Amino acid sequence: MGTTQLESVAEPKYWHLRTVLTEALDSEFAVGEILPNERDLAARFGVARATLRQALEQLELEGRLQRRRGVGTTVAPPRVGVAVGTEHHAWPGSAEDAWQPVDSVLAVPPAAVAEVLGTGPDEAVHTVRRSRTSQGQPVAAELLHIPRSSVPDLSAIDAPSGAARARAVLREVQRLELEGRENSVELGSARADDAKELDRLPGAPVLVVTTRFLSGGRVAALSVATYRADTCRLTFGASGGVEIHHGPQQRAS
Amino acid sequence: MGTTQLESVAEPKYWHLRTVLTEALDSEFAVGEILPNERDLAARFGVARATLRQALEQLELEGRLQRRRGVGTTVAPPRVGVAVGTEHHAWPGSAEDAWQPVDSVLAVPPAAVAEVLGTGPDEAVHTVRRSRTSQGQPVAAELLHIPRSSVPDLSAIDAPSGAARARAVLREVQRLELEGRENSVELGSARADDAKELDRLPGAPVLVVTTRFLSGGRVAALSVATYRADTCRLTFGASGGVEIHHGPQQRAS
DNA sequence: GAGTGGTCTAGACCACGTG
DNA sequence: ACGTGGTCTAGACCACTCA
Repeated sequence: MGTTQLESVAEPKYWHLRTVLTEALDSEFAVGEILPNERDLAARFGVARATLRQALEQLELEGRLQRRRGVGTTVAPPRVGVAVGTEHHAWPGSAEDAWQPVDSVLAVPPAAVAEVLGTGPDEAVHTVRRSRTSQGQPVAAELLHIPRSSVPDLSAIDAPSGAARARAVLREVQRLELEGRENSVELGSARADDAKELDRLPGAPVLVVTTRFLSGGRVAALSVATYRADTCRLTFGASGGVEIHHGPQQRAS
Repeated sequence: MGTTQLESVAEPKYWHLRTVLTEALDSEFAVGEILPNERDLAARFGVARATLRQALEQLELEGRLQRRRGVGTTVAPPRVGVAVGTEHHAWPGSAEDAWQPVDSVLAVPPAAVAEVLGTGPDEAVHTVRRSRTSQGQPVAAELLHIPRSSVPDLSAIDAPSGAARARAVLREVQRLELEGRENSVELGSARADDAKELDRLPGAPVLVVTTRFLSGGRVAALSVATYRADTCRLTFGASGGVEIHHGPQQRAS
């Protein structure tokens, strides 16, 4: 024996709580059901509220719970699958699924964006704001950066801003030949403006999808889209030519 | 005046702290540098340690900081780009980049996995464990589930387990014709075993990449890979036929 | 053993949604 | 007005790393 190892080697309370609650959610609760409030739950499990909250936080991160201030904690539905890089094999705005243009302005992008686009550090680019909903809920907010050189014919445009201008910019960009796209996904936290659009608090976890649109051997546009990490599962199309049907979203409980 | 609105409408302290620290990291700290300890930092900013920790947690989530118990908090390097769905346009184990087979056992998978594979609820499948490192650091742990029906000729195998057996299974699966793959990405938290392999604490945020391998009109294998969310940026190949060279990973600071 | 981050407590007050 | 989750405090102790 020597090191007699107890089964749990001092598992943190919040982690054990998470496990217990997960099992309870699987077996005893229906989607949408309201849980007891945090103070009651904490008392029931004999822990401080902060500890209970740590467990709930985990479960919300995993998409099992949804918490809303002033309302309560409810059991979340399974994550919704959101297609990325498939719905528009072409330029943004083409077949026009998913994304809703909000507005467009001419602005100097962050340094990181400018570097990818190859524009000068003080050079303004078209910045199209779009939003995406799924099943009535907002799931993503996007900033689409397009250098002026990508849309040279966009000079005499009537709308100074707003959705009309956004659509005009998207219309112009479609005239370019799209050679390819590159996606990357990373974890981030929602900034204040994104958070508001996604109906979350600042700092909420988001999946940041960065897409480079390639045309003429260079990056003709750059999209930075932030998806709600708690409610979304991003799906990427098959890399082969075969498209597969696999029924509605399901998840074994 | 009526509702005289101050500029910050009561921004939470931890969020403001996060902003201040972000700027400090951008301008005054080098990668790898050690920050003052949490108690000192909290005192310096005039907040409780818990509040300071909330800000640090955010920054760690965003990949800006790295915290290690007993050691300290250091400035993290930029996230490393990790190719997904490109390094093996073929079956796992083919060109053999990235993934290291660890072992393989015959076990009954979780219900959710069984459902996708179309196997019975008590049917055992080959479960290959693999790990992936990048720049000397572990970045991902994978469980590759392969129904016995996908590798029918794998009966008289010598190795009962271990890396040798894992390689044998991967060798067999390559004989199938790969028709396509489907990836999905979602946020999760590391379970105890994954956490240990990734050198993180249980509950650490991870990006869960689920890949369906399609052959013969059905799912011939299912991979569930968990990537460290703090250190990884997942990259997906261009969906067009064009492959683009874009130099080594870079990010504007 | 000294110093670090990780966990936990028992309170308090605030912001928000709903009746 | 009330009940909810969100923020914040000032402590305590634990687990880990390293000299």
